[in-house]
Amino acid sequence: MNDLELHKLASLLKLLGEPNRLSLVCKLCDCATPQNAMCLCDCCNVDASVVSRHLKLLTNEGILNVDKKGRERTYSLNRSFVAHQLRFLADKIDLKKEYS
Amino acid sequence: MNDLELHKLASLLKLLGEPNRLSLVCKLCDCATPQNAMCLCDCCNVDASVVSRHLKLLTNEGILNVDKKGRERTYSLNRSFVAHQLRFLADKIDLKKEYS
DNA sequence: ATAATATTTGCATATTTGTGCAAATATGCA
DNA sequence: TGCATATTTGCACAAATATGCAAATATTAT
Repeated sequence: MNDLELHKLASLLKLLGEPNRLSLVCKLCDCATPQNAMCLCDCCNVDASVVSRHLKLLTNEGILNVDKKGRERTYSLNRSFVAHQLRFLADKIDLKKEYS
Repeated sequence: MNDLELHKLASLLKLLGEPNRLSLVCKLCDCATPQNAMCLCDCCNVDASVVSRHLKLLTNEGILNVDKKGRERTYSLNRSFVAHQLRFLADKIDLKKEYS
């Protein structure tokens, strides 16, 4: 893993490492259909503007996909991307190697 | 996943989400034997005191194991714990469910 | 056109966080 | 005992971050 990859992975983990953002992601985990921001507000006790900003960060990172529908935007989780990144690190960690 | 579990997972991800800390973890990934702090200093360009603090945080979270040996401490990665946590979230994310 | 709904943005702010340096502490060695 | 090495801690500080509120924007509905 080079420096760029490391930083990219770090910023993904950092984004997931904020409780309200992780709540949003987990909420979307359980949703088969895209959800709008108003609906997502329910899972964390913060102002709608805060949710909006978190969703934007998650989207910029590629964690969420957003779909503009009229005056609302619906978000869905980019499942394959996020799961792949997490497993990539997990595999690096515990697929043991023989060298020191 | 309840609120407590979510916060615990979030703090793990947050800790891994800082580039220097992730470097330390990755360095330990590739080491078959425990490493002391001086050696670990090499992988990130910061003061030894900073490395010390990062190692402490990672240890408190259960990410690293520490072993006191004379005047040095050797650190090793708690591979099974970290990998398990990452896969737990990955599985939650992409083992798709049927409900909405 | 006007009102209602959904979302974003500007601003202010309190808190957290990463960092370096110097001093303190702990331990091993001559 | 005195010195070297390894690590931690106290302090200060700049930057990043999460947040709320109010205003702005966009879109739909009446």
